[in-house]
Amino acid sequence: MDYDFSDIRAYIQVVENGGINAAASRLNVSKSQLSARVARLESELHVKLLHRSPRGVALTDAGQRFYEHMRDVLARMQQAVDDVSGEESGQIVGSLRIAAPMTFGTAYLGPLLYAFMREHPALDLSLDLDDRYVDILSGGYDLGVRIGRLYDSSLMARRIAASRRVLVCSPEYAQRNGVPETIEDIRQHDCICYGSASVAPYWQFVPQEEGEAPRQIVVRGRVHLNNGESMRDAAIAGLGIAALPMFIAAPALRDHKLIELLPESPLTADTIYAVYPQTRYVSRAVRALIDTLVADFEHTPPWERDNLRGKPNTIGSIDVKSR
Amino acid sequence: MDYDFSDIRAYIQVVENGGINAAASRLNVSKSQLSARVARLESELHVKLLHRSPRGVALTDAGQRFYEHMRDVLARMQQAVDDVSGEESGQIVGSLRIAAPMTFGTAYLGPLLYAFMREHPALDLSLDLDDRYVDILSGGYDLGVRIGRLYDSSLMARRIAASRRVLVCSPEYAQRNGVPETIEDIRQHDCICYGSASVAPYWQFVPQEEGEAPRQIVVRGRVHLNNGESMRDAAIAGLGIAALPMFIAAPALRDHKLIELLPESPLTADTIYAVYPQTRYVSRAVRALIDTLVADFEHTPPWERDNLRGKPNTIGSIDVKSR
DNA sequence: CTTGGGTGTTCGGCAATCGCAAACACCGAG
DNA sequence: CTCGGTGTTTGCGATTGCCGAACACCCAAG
Repeated sequence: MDYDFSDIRAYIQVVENGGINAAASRLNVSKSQLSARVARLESELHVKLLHRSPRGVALTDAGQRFYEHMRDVLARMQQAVDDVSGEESGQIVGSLRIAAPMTFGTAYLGPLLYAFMREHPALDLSLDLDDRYVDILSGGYDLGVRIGRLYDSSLMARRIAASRRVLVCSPEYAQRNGVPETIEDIRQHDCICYGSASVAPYWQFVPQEEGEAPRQIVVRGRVHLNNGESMRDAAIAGLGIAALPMFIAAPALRDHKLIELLPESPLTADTIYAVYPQTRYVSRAVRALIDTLVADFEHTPPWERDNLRGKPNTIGSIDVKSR
Repeated sequence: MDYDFSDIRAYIQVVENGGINAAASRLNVSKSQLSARVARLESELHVKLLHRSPRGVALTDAGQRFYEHMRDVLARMQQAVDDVSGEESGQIVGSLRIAAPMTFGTAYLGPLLYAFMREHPALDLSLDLDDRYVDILSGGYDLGVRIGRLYDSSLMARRIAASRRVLVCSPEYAQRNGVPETIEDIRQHDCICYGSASVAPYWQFVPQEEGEAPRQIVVRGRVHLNNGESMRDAAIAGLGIAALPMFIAAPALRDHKLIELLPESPLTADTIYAVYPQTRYVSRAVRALIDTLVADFEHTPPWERDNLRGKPNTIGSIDVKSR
């Protein structure tokens, strides 16, 4: 286990620069040194790592694997250093790769992240927004945001907020078609559904009494979309009633482009989670960011903070029952 | 990122030997060297790792974490070296930590492992036998054996064998109480059940016709045990009918201490899996061992081989030559 | 067929670095 | 107060690492 780590670093540089000469000039060291280092490393490992030819070097199979292994080790080492350094000053150093759904990411996670980064100037951050399912582990992410159910037991999860969902339609639609007075009335309406048309769409409401099973109704979907913002736009366009997460619907509600229906019969809420790989050591950056997320979102998330709750849902001449 | 790795190794040695002096004498280097190395490391990390006093050294908080991180890194590095070295000669070097259930482990896994180790002399191995659920990930295992259902989605799994189960009782019991002619008849008998008495025990048989649901019967349990070998012994003692994995029942069947009942109505079979953590690189040792397991067990596992239905509890010898 | 420019490898000599041992500073137990 | 145990500092010696030039090699272009 007593390999000269400089040899390993030299090898990595040779690989990444595609040759001994290139690496030597880039690092301002002599090529003889690099040549010797790689040779020594090979003799210690009893494996040829590079095929040498006058045309350059090519990785052997073992060389390729060893290189990738060592990239891993180096990254792991960097984590260790990050974790430990800046300990005294309390500042957080390192890097953070985050995956989150589009809408939530742009609207709410982003702003919070930028504030977080201002607080921690030595922290690098990369945010990947994608509505598809992303594999946190194999994607090499440090943190992910999941809305709804958790499928992946191999991740740690922390609840960061409830995502209340609301029934909405456009004022124009309400004027034209009337509004449902009861849950059952919804069956008479066109609904904007999430997902493909092949699965029967149903909406689920919180039970009237504590302990009862949630009430479900199967709705008739004219439009099926797999994107929350598209659903919101379809609702604004008057295509029907949609069940939208509050964090998507909130701005449109505030601008009276959408109105809330059946507010006394709330839909069951989703939960928003922060998920992260279960490793022996969770970096201080991840811990701190999760804490910030929870602190900001747990009780009253920003999309619930608007002043739209108190306003009468009165649009034009139509009085839509509120309460 | 360009820390002198010797400094880190020195630090680790100091920590593990509990002091600079002790480490120095154990490594046959001067204490001045160690002192300087640790000091330099600290200055590079901008963190105090050790509290020095004339009474010895004590780890700071950061020092503790850094030490543990580096243990991790070193282990990871050793894996890399193991993976790559011995590549040419085809031999496998490294170490392997395995977890498996008691009975399966002693009777069938053990013998195979010892043969495997003879094939790979440069391989270290540790086998933990435990019937309780062991967490492969947090336990730091490289490989585990699971029988029945898989609960942990964070592990990779490979099917290594079917575990046929059989209904058995002692000849004496059969003489005394008669034998069931149909599945329904079982209800008239005393049964030896797995698990606690609080859950209704049921046995499940493969359906008569392809595509049907399995037939289940709830049995009456006089004896409840949570260990396969105890169940076998109880059955031998004539306490009733038991549903046992073939790999437990086989020797007793061969010695006519148990007889098989309703052989034309087989119980649904379990599956035996090899499970291992999903890391970017699965070590060659793990891959090779799984391949060996599959090769030996997949088609006709030893407990289904007539000539081996004797004494699988005698470790070693027999099974080895049958390879 | 020759030659030039690009590989990576080898060699000799210089010197910086590393490492040791001894001396030093410190503190608590006896 | 002294002794025995820490870890730290210092000065000197030489091993080690390093560089640059010369070398060997091969392909491609002329």
